[in-house]
Amino acid sequence: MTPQEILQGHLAKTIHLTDDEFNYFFSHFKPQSYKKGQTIINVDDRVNCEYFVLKGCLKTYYMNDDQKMFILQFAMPTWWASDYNALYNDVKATVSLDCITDADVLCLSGEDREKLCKEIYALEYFFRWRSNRGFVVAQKRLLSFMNNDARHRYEELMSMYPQLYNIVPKQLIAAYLGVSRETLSRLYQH
Amino acid sequence: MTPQEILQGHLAKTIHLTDDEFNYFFSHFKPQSYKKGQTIINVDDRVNCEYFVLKGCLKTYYMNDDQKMFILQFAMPTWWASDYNALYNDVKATVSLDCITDADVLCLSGEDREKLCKEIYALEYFFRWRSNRGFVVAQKRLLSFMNNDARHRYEELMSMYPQLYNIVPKQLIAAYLGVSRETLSRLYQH
DNA sequence: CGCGCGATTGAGTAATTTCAAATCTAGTGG
DNA sequence: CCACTAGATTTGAAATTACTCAATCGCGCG
Repeated sequence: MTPQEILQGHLAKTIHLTDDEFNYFFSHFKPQSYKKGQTIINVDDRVNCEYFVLKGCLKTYYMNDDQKMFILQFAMPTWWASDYNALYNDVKATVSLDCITDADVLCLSGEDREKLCKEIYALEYFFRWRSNRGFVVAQKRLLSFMNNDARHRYEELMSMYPQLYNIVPKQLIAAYLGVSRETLSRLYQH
Repeated sequence: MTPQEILQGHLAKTIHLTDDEFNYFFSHFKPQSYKKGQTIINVDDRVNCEYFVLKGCLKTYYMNDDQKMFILQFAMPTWWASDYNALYNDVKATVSLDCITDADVLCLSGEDREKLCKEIYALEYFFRWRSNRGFVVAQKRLLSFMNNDARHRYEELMSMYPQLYNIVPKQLIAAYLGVSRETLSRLYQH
């Protein structure tokens, strides 16, 4: 699948665009390729873009003072990733974004997004819908955190995204679930 | 302050509307008053509205199979509350909304919100901005959950919303922090 | 072969939970 | 004004869970 087709298919789940509209939209994206381990957003960076994943797997994460990592999101193909706090509120990044595997992404700048939203109503709707979905997902994860123990959260994650098991080192899964890798290791041995 | 002034002041932080636009917007809200303890949204309800708080304090919460309560949000004046998953995805409510104190709210239906967003660009922008802010707040809370212990989360909440201490029973604070009330009780005695 | 990284295991420790009992408080009716 | 009650809060003690730290294991790669 071409980048266009991937983005097109993703949009089509929520809104309808004419071919002209879609091509215009697509023309604002900048394709970018990264190697495994490369950093896209660093703490204290100015954040100008959000990233639509075409191929590979990214992670957004926060590092505390003890260098302990907490993963906010694994971003797989057709997912969006950025430090949305930094991007929307024009402050420096507090979370980082980097590549778990080699990755191809499409970058969209904040200014272009705002411009496009003004020009094409369906896109404004799309981005509003996406924000809302993100909000709902974050709330669900919060609930799962409060309600379920680590084993339950692990099984939830694995049934939702089985691909992760092969792609992502176990210690990153632990950093997503909010447990130590030792605890995670003890979970799936009966 | 009148309901108009409260809503107006809230909007003005994000967007600018002419008086005519604002009055048109305001005309779609239905004022409603509730007594302490009254339920606004129940599990399995169809959710048609979101609620803008004018006075009082609401809570949105999830109840698990053991009847244990987890609070997603305390909604104070100028906050919005609903089951956004139910409202946006047109499914039945999984979280409940009720009144911690007597409360005055303004209701806006999902259809009216969509109509208004189409008619007035600034409102579409406002609601997108609000969703995004909600997303960022939920992510921050998630991080705080993973990174900080209960005492730290308690102090964070209290420094952010000191009013809560007087209005809200301690066990509800515990249900927000994700700890038992016994643990919370032990936190603030040195 | 041996290095290095990720994953596992063990043991002791810290934090939180549960359950039960005691205490406090606000509101009610006499 | 006081006694009473329901609900909220606190306390105690035992049990559970996850954490840390340290040591070991397993495997791919130069």
